[in-house]
Amino acid sequence: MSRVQLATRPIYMQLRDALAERIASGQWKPGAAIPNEGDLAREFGVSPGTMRKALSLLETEHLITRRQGRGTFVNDPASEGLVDRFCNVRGLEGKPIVGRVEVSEVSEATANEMESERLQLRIEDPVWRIRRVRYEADSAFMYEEVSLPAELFPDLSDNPSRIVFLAHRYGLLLGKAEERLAVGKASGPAAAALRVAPASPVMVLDRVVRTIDGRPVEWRLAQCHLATRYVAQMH
Amino acid sequence: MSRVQLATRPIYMQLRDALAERIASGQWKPGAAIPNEGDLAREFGVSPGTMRKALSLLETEHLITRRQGRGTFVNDPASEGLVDRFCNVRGLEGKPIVGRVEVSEVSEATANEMESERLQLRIEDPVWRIRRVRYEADSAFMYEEVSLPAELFPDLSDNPSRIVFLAHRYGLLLGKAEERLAVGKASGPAAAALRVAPASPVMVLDRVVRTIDGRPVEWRLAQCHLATRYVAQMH
DNA sequence: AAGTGGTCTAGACCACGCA
DNA sequence: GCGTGGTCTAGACCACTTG
Repeated sequence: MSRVQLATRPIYMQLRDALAERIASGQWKPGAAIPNEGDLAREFGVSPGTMRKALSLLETEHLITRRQGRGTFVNDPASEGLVDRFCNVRGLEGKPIVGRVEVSEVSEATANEMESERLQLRIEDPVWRIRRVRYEADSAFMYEEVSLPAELFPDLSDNPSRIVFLAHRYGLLLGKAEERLAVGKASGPAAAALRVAPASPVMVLDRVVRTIDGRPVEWRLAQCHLATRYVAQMH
Repeated sequence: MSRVQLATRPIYMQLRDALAERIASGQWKPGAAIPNEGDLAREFGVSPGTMRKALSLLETEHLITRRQGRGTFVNDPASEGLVDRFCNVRGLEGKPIVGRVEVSEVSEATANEMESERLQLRIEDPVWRIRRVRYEADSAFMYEEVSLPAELFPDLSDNPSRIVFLAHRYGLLLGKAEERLAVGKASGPAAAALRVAPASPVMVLDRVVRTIDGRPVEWRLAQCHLATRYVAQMH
């Protein structure tokens, strides 16, 4: 047929973007089935094999789930297994420890050196800063300082939330995250929030979450008062 | 043509195993080019597309590298970027901190409860136990207790080494690893090796390395005296 | 210019889930 | 039995690398 790839970008990637846009925009709702491969291929005027490759890409990016004999479904970012995708602190059985999350402060500021480096912003670009504390069984175990590029999250202050829900609300599709861990000493605010002596040993978690395009959307610096029954899991 | 998949296992996976065997056995040496897609497809009596899928699988498993216009090459497990694939302790610039590795003890034993669970062995199955210390700039920063299934590593005692090299020597192809981290208190031997006070805060790294088939080949429990310039990186 | 992997096509049949 | 995704085929042309 026609439709040869003349531009540099492969067709299956253009298809991925087009399909991802339908999900991000809400045209295809979480949980719903999308048209089958053949119909999609005809609609976009490509061969089934090319459409299949685009769909496979979307599946590896956790945007859809394909099930033989049933169909292709849009993943719900709020579903079990995807909400806590970036939470590497686990119980000894391997299940994520999330706990109750309490936001203690939200403010708008301009990016400092650390934020501009981690979020790939210019110094002085506007950012949101959020302070949170996580409780497990009424005991604070994690103090978090979160920074978000304000440009991506207009009007955030009325309802800050966890990055997975924010991304969904603002039509951002999350991809991968990197996290670094170290043993450090509790900062003043962290020690106060966690009710431990200042400079107590804590686990420091430094995490950047990115969109599927690789753009940073969240930088989180957490201090964690780990009981031995909690561990951080990496793959 | 003929050659339809009658058995349950897809052809491209059987091809992957066949090609991986050639690498594991040393028939295809690290760094060398392997035949092109078309020739391989003809040799195995499959269509080019199927052979391509098998080769792509091998590439995602880090066994080969494909380069457009050049060819397909067997990865050297000792090459930069693959040796330290499982070392998650990094400097702040993101580069792995390996240090000088010194083996302090090798012994044969039978699996205890922990080992049988982590290595998926029966209690009392034979295991190798290795004690190692890692030095960076003449200062000990990590104490490791390593356990290996003895069945996979006959005659190990004369030359224990890091898992990447052992696997290559014994024809095992490494796949993924999981690692869990926690803040703990230094054990007696660890404190002695690291020259810190007993029960000092250390980072505990609990790692299982597996073959591409998913079989555990190494369990390592490390205690790490982390300077703030070292962190553990997870993805 | 020749050879390689990367992309794309237009079909086929198979295995699975469901009504 | 029907529709779905999973696998497989047998080619085509394109982009890249090297002689």
